[in-house]
Amino acid sequence: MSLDHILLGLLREPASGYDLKDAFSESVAHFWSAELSQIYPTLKRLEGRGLLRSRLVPSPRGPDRRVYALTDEGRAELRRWVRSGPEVGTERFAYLAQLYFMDEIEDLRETRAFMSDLRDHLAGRLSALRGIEREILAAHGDEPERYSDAGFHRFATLRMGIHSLGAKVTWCDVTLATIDRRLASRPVAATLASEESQSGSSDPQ
Amino acid sequence: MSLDHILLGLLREPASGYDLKDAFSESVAHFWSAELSQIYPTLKRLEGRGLLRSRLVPSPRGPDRRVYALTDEGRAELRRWVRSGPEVGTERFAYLAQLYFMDEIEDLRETRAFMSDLRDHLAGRLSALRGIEREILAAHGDEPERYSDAGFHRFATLRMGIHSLGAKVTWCDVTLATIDRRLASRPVAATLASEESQSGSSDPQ
DNA sequence: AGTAAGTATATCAATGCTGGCATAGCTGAA
DNA sequence: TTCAGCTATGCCAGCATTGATATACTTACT
Repeated sequence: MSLDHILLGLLREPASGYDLKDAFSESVAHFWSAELSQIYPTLKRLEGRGLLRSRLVPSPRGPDRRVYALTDEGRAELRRWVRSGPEVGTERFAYLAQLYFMDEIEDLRETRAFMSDLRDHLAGRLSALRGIEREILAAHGDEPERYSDAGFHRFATLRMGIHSLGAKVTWCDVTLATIDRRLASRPVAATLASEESQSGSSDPQ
Repeated sequence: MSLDHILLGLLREPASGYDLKDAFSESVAHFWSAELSQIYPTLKRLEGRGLLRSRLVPSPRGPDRRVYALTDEGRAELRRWVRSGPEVGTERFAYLAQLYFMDEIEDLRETRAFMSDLRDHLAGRLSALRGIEREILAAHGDEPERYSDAGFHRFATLRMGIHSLGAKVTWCDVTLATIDRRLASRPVAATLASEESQSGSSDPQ
């Protein structure tokens, strides 16, 4: 039910569904995302439960906007949620599943290419977050203990992304180095025979 | 569609739905999870698509087991998937959303308690993974470049969990330290007046 | 004999989420 | 003028995921 609560949080400032889509990209993108086709029905449901209230507002460009605002019940529910203790669901990494089963492909150079792609992708995301961090530090100083409450909480979530992505990039590098050592010890495309002679002695399964 | 492919991967050894539930806990739990009520219909669908084949096998204890095995098409699909490049979906962290909106609660001591809970939880998961790592190192040596292909790939995914969780625990510690400095500079329950006098000058929003 | 616990498959309702599609107005460039 | 692109809401099919529930057989303890 997290999307419900994220919408309640974002709606501390009144906004339309369309606005909220943009709010996702700008503020919470590094820990949540949602499509318009999910946002609209969720807003409707939250209004049905009395947590939001909406009104139609004529738009300067385009059709009327349905602008949602938090009700007292909505604010109470948001406060209840943030106080209910950390929600730690199962993390899901499809790319780890791919890597896990990649022993199916006999050629380790494919694993290498995979890890290299992954490294590039993660490093790109990391440098985007670091860019946002630089902007915040430039605008508000490098002492987050002095930020406003909202600023401090936002900065903290950003730092989690940076820590986590940094560790993943490091992991890619370590793994790539290990792969290169493996490749060096069986230089060319290994024959089936040499594969089997190596796997007998040290199989961690 | 990742669950489809994870089941294909696990079914390189024939197994029943019930077996697969256990296989999840034992091998891929740190990057994916699934309930029986999701596994059964997915297996049926994969059989319908010709990627799996099943047969009923009498069980020594309990009712008959429907044991699934990979078909040639299933194996081809698995290989296609692992080669299709890293699938990097949006990561979702409900607890970061809670933290992001926790400025709604005026008392930073609640944020502190939240982060402390989170730290405990993550540290627990980390030490579980480190335990598995120790077992592997003890059984197969500390040179993963010498492991079998399957062992190497499995070890790599485990290491990613350890890197990532380690970074998150560090982030919790850094954030807790920053919170303590914030609390030290406004020692007791801050009045509304002092809250407002601090937030005007350095609001990163 | 009864009952708890484990093995095993299966269905249902409810919600989550994506991608495609429809509708419709407005703006600016070719 | 036409067409692309943006603003804006909304529906739908289909799959993902969870939690609850039903059925039924076996073993082991009471």
